Amino acid sequence: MTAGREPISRRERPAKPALSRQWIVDTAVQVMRAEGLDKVTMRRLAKELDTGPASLYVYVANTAELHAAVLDALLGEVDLTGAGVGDGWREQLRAVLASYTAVLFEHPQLARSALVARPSGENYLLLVERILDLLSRSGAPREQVAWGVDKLLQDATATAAEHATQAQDPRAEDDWNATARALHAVDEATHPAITTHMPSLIGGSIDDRMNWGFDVLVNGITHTPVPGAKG
Amino acid sequence: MTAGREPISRRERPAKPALSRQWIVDTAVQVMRAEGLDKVTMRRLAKELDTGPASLYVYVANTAELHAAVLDALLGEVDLTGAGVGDGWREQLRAVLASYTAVLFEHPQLARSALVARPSGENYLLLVERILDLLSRSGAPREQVAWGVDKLLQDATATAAEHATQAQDPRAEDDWNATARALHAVDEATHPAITTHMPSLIGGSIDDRMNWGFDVLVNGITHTPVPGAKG
DNA sequence: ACCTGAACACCGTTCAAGT
DNA sequence: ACCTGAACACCGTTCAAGT
Repeated sequence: MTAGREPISRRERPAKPALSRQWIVDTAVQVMRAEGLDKVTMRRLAKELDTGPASLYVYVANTAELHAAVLDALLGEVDLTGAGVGDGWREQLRAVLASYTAVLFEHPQLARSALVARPSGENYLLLVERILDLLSRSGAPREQVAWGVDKLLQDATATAAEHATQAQDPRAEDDWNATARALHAVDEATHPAITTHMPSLIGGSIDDRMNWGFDVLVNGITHTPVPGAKG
Repeated sequence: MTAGREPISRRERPAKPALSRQWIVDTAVQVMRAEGLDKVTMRRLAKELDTGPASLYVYVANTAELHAAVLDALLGEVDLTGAGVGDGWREQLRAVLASYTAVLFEHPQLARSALVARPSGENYLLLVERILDLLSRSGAPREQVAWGVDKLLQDATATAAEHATQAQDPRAEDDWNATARALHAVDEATHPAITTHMPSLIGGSIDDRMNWGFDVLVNGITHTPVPGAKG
């Protein structure tokens, strides 16, 4: 009530800064880091921003777009340098994709939305640029390199979406086990190929599988001509 | 009210058959075919089955499990024979995976859940068995074949999840366009590799890309040894 | 054992009305 | 132009109580 007190509330908290897309997305990232993507809802964000849900629709088209914006923000954490793994394009490419996967692993639910709602933000473009550059050093034809980038990102994203859920959600763990158990329980007479390949089918560490998957794609990409290519 | 009328109501409609997991899943498939997966909710299904949502939890652990069951039912539609494409394992494998992708294309939202909640039903096992059998005819080492099946299914599923959304949801179309536009709008000075690879980066028909993706994987799988393999 | 009413704790999105 | 209260039409899941 005294005169000298008046500015305090403006300083105590950010004091309801004007709404803006940037502010909404920043808040969304905070909420996601603290409580996961499924708490990043319009209503929850509105509460966080001290307004009603309807207000957010001035800046964000819908929940999916909001999640896409959060994803692009997270992509800023990917290490594009491929630091400390030597000069070879293959090693560097492996490192960049490993960093991308690691970031998605920490935010499982985001990997899912990455598969469906393709990102197109600044950080995504930088990632594509970097992968393109590294892969083109393989000397493969330009078309193969261009299409290959898509496959590499898709593979990394899908792997993250699959395995990341496992790591976090206890129910998903059971899910993998259910598949493994089902494969084990199979009748040799009706499913001979499964029986034959059994130990390998569910074996291998995640790292081994990821590295192998990377090599499979790189080898395939650099040796498989695009249909109708000049040669 | 007359005596002779009494059985009619039992015949007019299925007359509320006893609840069972099978009956719930069948109904879920129907609802999905008619209105899409996001109408397959516990509450909606309960209404359809003329009971309260709580009743369903006796047979189904949660919504995710319900969706997984629907997916396995749909997998029954995949053509495993690879009919009419010759005897080569490669052509047959391509046909089976194309059929798998086609089924998922018709039910976009299901492809998403397939990536996260691994199926383990009867139809899934038959699909794995068939792919395993075909791929092993390549003569590649057993470990590569075993791990390769996973990659082939993952690739097909991810492709379906990505592209299928495009086809149905008008918003997703914009999404692709947004990515395409972003790639076009890029500055040559800051993103030289994107500029260089530009026409190819977003070009190519879905079919060409899918076929190329298949060849990339098969070539990679058959030529890339699993880490620590005997030889 | 199986089933359920009712409740708890949420959602996304729109729209008319205000500033 | 920007913002919002209030409403519409939903969700998943649990639990105590019934048969």
